[in-house]
Amino acid sequence: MLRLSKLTDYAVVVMVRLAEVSPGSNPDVQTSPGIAAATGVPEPTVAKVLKTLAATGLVTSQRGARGGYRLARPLHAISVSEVIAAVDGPIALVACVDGSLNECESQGLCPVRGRWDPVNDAIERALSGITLADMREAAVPPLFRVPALMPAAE
Amino acid sequence: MLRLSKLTDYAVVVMVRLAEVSPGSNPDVQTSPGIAAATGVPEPTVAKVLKTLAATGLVTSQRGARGGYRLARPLHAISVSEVIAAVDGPIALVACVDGSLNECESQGLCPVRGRWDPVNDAIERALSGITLADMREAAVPPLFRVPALMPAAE
DNA sequence: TGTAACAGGACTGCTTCGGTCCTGATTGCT
DNA sequence: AGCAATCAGGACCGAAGCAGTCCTGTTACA
Repeated sequence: MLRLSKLTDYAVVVMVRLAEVSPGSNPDVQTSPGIAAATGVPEPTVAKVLKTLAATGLVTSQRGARGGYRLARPLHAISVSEVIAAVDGPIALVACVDGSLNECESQGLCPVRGRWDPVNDAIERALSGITLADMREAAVPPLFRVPALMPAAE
Repeated sequence: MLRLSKLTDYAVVVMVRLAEVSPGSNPDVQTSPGIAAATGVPEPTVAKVLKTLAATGLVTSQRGARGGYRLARPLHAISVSEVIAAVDGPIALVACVDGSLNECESQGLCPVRGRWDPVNDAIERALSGITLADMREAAVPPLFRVPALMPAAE
Protein backbone atom coordinates (compact mmCIF):
# COMPACT_ATOMS: atom_id res chain seq x y z
CA MET A 1 0.00 0.00 0.00
CA LEU A 2 2.24 2.77 1.26
CA ARG A 3 -0.96 4.74 1.48
CA LEU A 4 -1.19 8.22 2.82
CA SER A 5 -4.30 9.34 4.63
CA LYS A 6 -7.37 10.71 2.96
CA LEU A 7 -6.93 13.94 4.84
CA THR A 8 -3.75 14.59 2.88
CA ASP A 9 -5.59 14.11 -0.35
CA TYR A 10 -8.23 16.51 0.82
CA ALA A 11 -5.54 18.96 1.81
CA VAL A 12 -4.20 19.03 -1.72
CA VAL A 13 -7.66 19.44 -3.14
CA VAL A 14 -8.42 22.26 -0.77
CA MET A 15 -5.16 24.07 -1.37
CA VAL A 16 -5.47 23.86 -5.11
CA ARG A 17 -8.93 25.27 -4.75
CA LEU A 18 -7.55 27.94 -2.48
CA ALA A 19 -5.25 29.02 -5.25
CA GLU A 20 -8.15 29.73 -7.55
CA VAL A 21 -9.41 32.96 -6.13
CA SER A 22 -13.05 33.14 -6.95
CA PRO A 23 -13.29 36.18 -9.20
CA GLY A 24 -15.03 39.09 -7.62
CA SER A 25 -16.88 37.40 -4.81
CA ASN A 26 -14.29 37.53 -2.05
CA PRO A 27 -11.30 39.82 -1.97
CA ASP A 28 -8.63 37.26 -1.28
CA VAL A 29 -9.78 34.82 1.35
CA GLN A 30 -12.14 31.90 1.06
CA THR A 31 -14.31 30.39 3.76
CA SER A 32 -14.59 26.76 4.76
CA PRO A 33 -18.18 26.41 3.58
CA GLY A 34 -17.30 27.98 0.29
CA ILE A 35 -14.43 25.60 -0.33
CA ALA A 36 -16.57 22.70 0.76
CA ALA A 37 -19.21 23.63 -1.76
CA ALA A 38 -16.65 24.07 -4.50
CA THR A 39 -14.78 20.85 -3.90
CA GLY A 40 -17.50 18.51 -2.73
CA VAL A 41 -15.64 17.66 0.45
CA PRO A 42 -17.85 17.78 3.57
CA GLU A 43 -17.68 21.04 5.42
CA PRO A 44 -16.44 19.76 8.78
CA THR A 45 -13.67 17.89 7.07
CA VAL A 46 -12.64 20.94 5.11
CA ALA A 47 -12.57 22.95 8.29
CA LYS A 48 -10.46 20.33 9.99
CA VAL A 49 -7.97 20.21 7.16
CA LEU A 50 -7.72 23.97 6.98
CA LYS A 51 -7.17 24.28 10.69
CA THR A 52 -4.37 21.76 10.47
CA LEU A 53 -2.81 23.55 7.53
CA ALA A 54 -3.13 26.88 9.30
CA ALA A 55 -1.41 25.49 12.37
CA THR A 56 1.51 24.43 10.21
CA GLY A 57 1.69 27.71 8.41
CA LEU A 58 0.87 26.48 4.94
CA VAL A 59 -2.21 28.66 4.87
CA THR A 60 -2.96 31.86 6.73
CA SER A 61 -6.27 32.56 8.40
CA GLN A 62 -8.33 35.65 8.86
CA ARG A 63 -10.65 35.44 11.81
CA GLY A 64 -13.97 37.09 12.35
CA ALA A 65 -16.69 38.03 9.95
CA ARG A 66 -15.54 38.24 6.32
CA GLY A 67 -12.67 36.05 7.41
CA GLY A 68 -11.37 32.96 5.74
CA TYR A 69 -8.24 31.25 4.53
CA ARG A 70 -5.55 32.09 2.04
CA LEU A 71 -2.45 30.33 0.78
CA ALA A 72 0.68 31.40 2.59
CA ARG A 73 2.72 30.79 -0.55
CA PRO A 74 1.91 30.24 -4.21
CA LEU A 75 1.29 26.69 -5.31
CA HIS A 76 4.63 26.26 -7.02
CA ALA A 77 6.38 27.07 -3.76
CA ILE A 78 4.67 24.35 -1.76
CA SER A 79 6.01 20.85 -2.07
CA VAL A 80 3.95 17.74 -1.64
CA SER A 81 6.18 16.58 1.16
CA GLU A 82 5.28 19.67 3.13
CA VAL A 83 1.60 18.95 2.82
CA ILE A 84 2.05 15.34 3.83
CA ALA A 85 4.18 16.31 6.79
CA ALA A 86 1.64 18.90 7.85
CA VAL A 87 -1.35 16.60 7.77
CA ASP A 88 0.04 13.17 8.45
CA GLY A 89 3.01 14.12 10.53
CA PRO A 90 6.66 13.60 9.69
CA ILE A 91 7.42 11.10 6.97
CA ALA A 92 8.54 7.95 8.71
CA LEU A 93 8.11 4.61 7.06
CA VAL A 94 8.73 2.43 10.07
CA ALA A 95 9.00 2.94 13.78
CA CYS A 96 12.72 2.34 13.64
CA VAL A 97 13.46 5.58 11.88
CA ASP A 98 12.98 8.98 13.37
CA GLY A 99 13.81 9.08 17.03
CA SER A 100 12.20 6.14 18.73
CA LEU A 101 15.14 3.81 18.71
CA ASN A 102 14.37 1.92 21.86
CA GLU A 103 11.03 0.45 20.89
CA CYS A 104 12.10 -2.33 18.60
CA GLU A 105 11.59 -5.55 20.50
CA SER A 106 14.28 -7.47 18.70
CA GLN A 107 17.00 -4.97 19.35
CA GLY A 108 20.28 -6.63 18.72
CA LEU A 109 18.88 -9.19 16.34
CA CYS A 110 17.20 -6.97 13.81
CA PRO A 111 19.66 -6.83 10.91
CA VAL A 112 18.07 -3.80 9.30
CA ARG A 113 17.97 -1.40 12.20
CA GLY A 114 18.08 2.04 10.74
CA ARG A 115 18.29 0.75 7.23
CA TRP A 116 15.06 2.42 6.28
CA ASP A 117 16.68 5.81 6.65
CA PRO A 118 18.06 5.89 3.09
CA VAL A 119 14.69 4.77 1.81
CA ASN A 120 13.04 7.52 3.77
CA ASP A 121 15.48 10.06 2.43
CA ALA A 122 14.90 8.92 -1.11
CA ILE A 123 11.16 9.34 -0.73
CA GLU A 124 11.57 12.66 0.98
CA ARG A 125 13.75 13.84 -1.87
CA ALA A 126 11.33 12.61 -4.48
CA LEU A 127 8.42 14.32 -2.78
CA SER A 128 10.25 17.57 -2.24
CA GLY A 129 10.71 17.93 -5.95
CA ILE A 130 7.00 17.94 -6.68
CA THR A 131 4.96 21.03 -5.96
CA LEU A 132 1.24 21.54 -5.78
CA ALA A 133 1.46 23.43 -9.04
CA ASP A 134 2.83 20.30 -10.65
CA MET A 135 -0.05 18.28 -9.34
CA ARG A 136 -2.50 20.81 -10.59
CA GLU A 137 -1.10 21.11 -14.07
CA ALA A 138 0.88 18.02 -14.89
CA ALA A 139 -1.65 15.29 -14.87
CA VAL A 140 -4.83 14.66 -16.71
CA PRO A 141 -4.73 16.97 -19.68
CA PRO A 142 -8.05 18.60 -20.49
CA LEU A 143 -8.27 16.60 -23.68
CA PHE A 144 -8.31 13.44 -21.68
CA ARG A 145 -11.50 14.35 -19.93
CA VAL A 146 -13.77 13.13 -22.64
CA PRO A 147 -17.38 12.88 -21.55
CA ALA A 148 -17.42 9.16 -22.15
CA LEU A 149 -14.93 8.59 -19.39
CA MET A 150 -16.76 10.73 -16.92
CA PRO A 151 -20.15 9.11 -16.60
CA ALA A 152 -22.78 11.57 -15.54
CA ALA A 153 -20.21 13.66 -13.76
CA GLU A 154 -19.65 17.29 -14.52
CA MET B 1 3.09 9.34 8.35
CA LEU B 2 3.26 7.64 4.98
CA ARG B 3 3.93 4.56 7.00
CA LEU B 4 4.32 1.16 5.51
CA SER B 5 3.18 -1.87 7.41
CA LYS B 6 5.22 -3.75 9.94
CA LEU B 7 4.92 -6.84 7.81
CA THR B 8 7.04 -5.15 5.17
CA ASP B 9 9.69 -4.40 7.72
CA TYR B 10 9.63 -8.00 8.79
CA ALA B 11 9.85 -9.09 5.18
CA VAL B 12 13.09 -7.19 4.76
CA VAL B 13 14.48 -8.62 7.97
CA VAL B 14 13.53 -12.12 6.92
CA MET B 15 14.93 -11.81 3.44
CA VAL B 16 18.20 -10.39 4.64
CA ARG B 17 18.39 -13.29 7.01
CA LEU B 18 17.55 -15.63 4.17
CA ALA B 19 20.57 -14.36 2.32
CA GLU B 20 22.86 -15.47 5.07
CA VAL B 21 22.97 -19.18 4.45
CA SER B 22 23.68 -20.81 7.74
CA PRO B 23 27.01 -22.51 7.18
CA GLY B 24 26.80 -26.26 7.05
CA SER B 25 23.49 -26.84 8.78
CA ASN B 26 21.13 -26.74 5.85
CA PRO B 27 22.13 -27.10 2.24
CA ASP B 28 20.43 -24.02 0.91
CA VAL B 29 16.99 -23.62 2.39
CA GLN B 30 15.93 -22.30 5.78
CA THR B 31 12.79 -23.13 7.71
CA SER B 32 10.34 -20.72 9.23
CA PRO B 33 11.15 -21.66 12.83
CA GLY B 34 14.83 -21.30 12.11
CA ILE B 35 14.44 -17.82 10.72
CA ALA B 36 12.15 -16.90 13.56
CA ALA B 37 14.75 -17.96 16.08
CA ALA B 38 17.48 -16.09 14.26
CA THR B 39 15.62 -12.86 13.82
CA GLY B 40 13.48 -12.69 16.92
CA VAL B 41 10.29 -12.30 14.94
CA PRO B 42 7.47 -14.58 16.14
CA GLU B 43 7.21 -17.81 14.21
CA PRO B 44 3.64 -17.43 12.91
CA THR B 45 4.47 -14.00 11.62
CA VAL B 46 7.57 -15.23 9.88
CA ALA B 47 5.56 -18.00 8.28
CA LYS B 48 2.96 -15.53 7.13
CA VAL B 49 5.52 -13.22 5.61
CA LEU B 50 7.30 -16.05 3.87
CA LYS B 51 4.12 -17.41 2.43
CA THR B 52 3.30 -14.00 1.05
CA LEU B 53 6.75 -13.61 -0.41
CA ALA B 54 6.59 -17.07 -1.92
CA ALA B 55 3.27 -16.30 -3.53
CA THR B 56 4.84 -13.28 -5.20
CA GLY B 57 7.90 -15.15 -6.31
CA LEU B 58 10.47 -13.24 -4.30
CA VAL B 59 11.39 -16.41 -2.47
CA THR B 60 11.07 -20.00 -3.59
CA SER B 61 9.77 -22.72 -1.34
CA GLN B 62 10.58 -26.36 -0.92
CA ARG B 63 7.75 -28.34 0.51
CA GLY B 64 7.85 -31.46 2.58
CA ALA B 65 10.32 -32.63 5.13
CA ARG B 66 13.72 -30.92 4.91
CA GLY B 67 11.95 -28.22 3.04
CA GLY B 68 12.19 -24.50 3.56
CA TYR B 69 12.63 -21.20 1.81
CA ARG B 70 15.32 -19.69 -0.32
CA LEU B 71 15.78 -16.35 -2.03
CA ALA B 72 14.71 -16.38 -5.64
CA ARG B 73 17.34 -13.78 -6.46
CA PRO B 74 20.38 -12.35 -4.68
CA LEU B 75 19.79 -9.39 -2.41
CA HIS B 76 21.24 -6.85 -4.77
CA ALA B 77 18.72 -7.88 -7.41
CA ILE B 78 15.69 -7.28 -5.24
CA SER B 79 14.47 -3.73 -4.90
CA VAL B 80 12.65 -2.36 -1.92
CA SER B 81 9.69 -1.47 -4.05
CA GLU B 82 9.25 -5.10 -4.96
CA VAL B 83 9.11 -6.13 -1.35
CA ILE B 84 6.64 -3.43 -0.50
CA ALA B 85 4.47 -4.34 -3.45
CA ALA B 86 4.59 -7.99 -2.47
CA VAL B 87 3.59 -7.52 1.13
CA ASP B 88 1.50 -4.39 1.14
CA GLY B 89 0.11 -4.61 -2.34
CA PRO B 90 0.75 -2.22 -5.18
CA ILE B 91 2.11 1.17 -4.27
CA ALA B 92 -0.85 3.48 -4.39
CA LEU B 93 -0.92 6.58 -2.28
CA VAL B 94 -4.58 7.35 -2.69
CA ALA B 95 -7.58 5.51 -4.00
CA CYS B 96 -7.66 7.70 -7.06
CA VAL B 97 -4.55 6.26 -8.60
CA ASP B 98 -4.18 2.79 -9.97
CA GLY B 99 -7.33 1.46 -11.52
CA SER B 100 -10.23 2.31 -9.30
CA LEU B 101 -11.32 5.45 -11.03
CA ASN B 102 -14.98 5.24 -10.27
CA GLU B 103 -14.85 5.29 -6.52
CA CYS B 104 -14.13 8.92 -5.88
CA GLU B 105 -17.36 10.43 -4.62
CA SER B 106 -16.63 13.92 -5.83
CA GLN B 107 -15.95 12.92 -9.39
CA GLY B 108 -16.14 15.96 -11.54
CA LEU B 109 -15.31 18.38 -8.81
CA CYS B 110 -12.04 16.95 -7.56
CA PRO B 111 -9.38 19.11 -9.16
CA VAL B 112 -6.54 16.69 -8.54
CA ARG B 113 -7.97 13.54 -10.03
CA GLY B 114 -5.04 11.45 -11.12
CA ARG B 115 -2.58 14.05 -10.03
CA TRP B 116 -1.06 11.70 -7.53
CA ASP B 117 0.25 9.57 -10.35
CA PRO B 118 3.46 11.59 -10.81
CA VAL B 119 3.99 11.47 -7.08
CA ASN B 120 3.48 7.75 -7.12
CA ASP B 121 5.89 7.38 -9.97
CA ALA B 122 8.49 9.45 -8.20
CA ILE B 123 8.26 7.26 -5.14
CA GLU B 124 8.26 4.14 -7.22
CA ARG B 125 11.38 5.32 -8.96
CA ALA B 126 13.09 6.22 -5.72
CA LEU B 127 12.29 2.87 -4.22
CA SER B 128 13.31 0.89 -7.26
CA GLY B 129 16.79 2.27 -6.96
CA ILE B 130 17.34 0.81 -3.52
CA THR B 131 18.01 -2.89 -3.15
CA LEU B 132 17.97 -5.11 -0.13
CA ALA B 133 21.72 -5.30 -0.36
CA ASP B 134 21.84 -1.55 0.14
CA MET B 135 19.68 -1.80 3.20
CA ARG B 136 21.83 -4.55 4.59
CA GLU B 137 25.13 -2.80 4.16
CA ALA B 138 24.45 0.88 4.43
CA ALA B 139 23.52 1.37 8.05
CA VAL B 140 24.56 -0.07 11.39
CA PRO B 141 28.22 -0.99 11.15
CA PRO B 142 29.15 -4.62 11.87
CA LEU B 143 30.93 -3.56 15.03
CA PHE B 144 27.56 -3.01 16.54
CA ARG B 145 26.67 -6.63 16.31
CA VAL B 146 28.51 -7.87 19.32
CA PRO B 147 28.07 -11.59 20.08
CA ALA B 148 26.43 -10.82 23.38
CA LEU B 149 23.40 -9.63 21.51
CA MET B 150 22.91 -12.93 19.74
CA PRO B 151 21.63 -15.18 22.51
CA ALA B 152 21.35 -18.90 21.82
CA ALA B 153 20.34 -18.33 18.25
CA GLU B 154 21.55 -21.01 15.92
C1' DT C 1 -23.88 44.88 19.96
C1' DG C 2 -24.81 41.03 17.06
C1' DT C 3 -23.23 37.93 13.74
C1' DA C 4 -20.00 35.39 10.90
C1' DA C 5 -16.12 32.89 10.81
C1' DC C 6 -11.89 30.61 12.72
C1' DA C 7 -9.50 27.89 16.97
C1' DG C 8 -9.00 23.98 19.40
C1' DG C 9 -10.39 20.64 21.47
C1' DA C 10 -13.08 15.90 22.65
C1' DC C 11 -15.57 12.15 21.04
C1' DT C 12 -17.28 8.01 18.38
C1' DG C 13 -17.83 4.50 14.61
C1' DC C 14 -15.24 2.18 11.52
C1' DT C 15 -11.76 0.34 8.74
C1' DT C 16 -7.46 -1.85 8.58
C1' DC C 17 -3.61 -4.04 10.41
C1' DG C 18 -1.05 -7.27 13.42
C1' DG C 19 -0.90 -11.57 15.04
C1' DT C 20 -2.53 -16.35 15.89
C1' DC C 21 -4.41 -20.66 14.76
C1' DC C 22 -6.34 -24.49 12.14
C1' DT C 23 -6.80 -27.77 8.46
C1' DG C 24 -5.01 -29.58 4.39
C1' DA C 25 -1.21 -30.93 0.76
C1' DT C 26 3.41 -32.32 -0.21
C1' DT C 27 7.86 -34.42 0.34
C1' DG C 28 11.76 -36.78 2.54
C1' DC C 29 13.05 -40.26 5.74
C1' DT C 30 12.58 -44.69 8.12
C1' DA D 1 4.26 -48.10 2.97
C1' DG D 2 3.85 -45.20 6.81
C1' DC D 3 5.30 -41.33 9.49
C1' DA D 4 6.88 -36.88 10.40
C1' DA D 5 8.23 -32.37 9.00
C1' DT D 6 7.16 -28.51 6.42
C1' DC D 7 4.72 -25.38 3.37
C1' DA D 8 -0.19 -23.60 1.60
C1' DG D 9 -4.07 -21.14 2.33
C1' DG D 10 -7.30 -19.87 4.54
C1' DA D 11 -10.38 -17.99 8.78
C1' DC D 12 -10.41 -15.57 12.91
C1' DC D 13 -9.98 -12.03 16.70
C1' DG D 14 -8.19 -8.11 19.23
C1' DA D 15 -6.08 -3.63 18.91
C1' DA D 16 -4.90 0.62 16.95
C1' DG D 17 -5.33 4.39 14.08
C1' DC D 18 -8.13 7.13 11.09
C1' DA D 19 -12.32 9.66 9.28
C1' DG D 20 -15.71 12.39 10.42
C1' DT D 21 -18.68 15.07 13.52
C1' DC D 22 -19.71 18.18 17.08
C1' DC D 23 -19.20 21.55 20.78
C1' DT D 24 -17.48 25.55 23.10
C1' DG D 25 -14.72 29.49 22.90
C1' DT D 26 -12.48 33.66 20.56
C1' DT D 27 -11.97 37.21 17.13
C1' DA D 28 -13.27 40.79 13.94
C1' DC D 29 -16.43 43.22 10.98
C1' DA D 30 -20.90 45.67 10.13
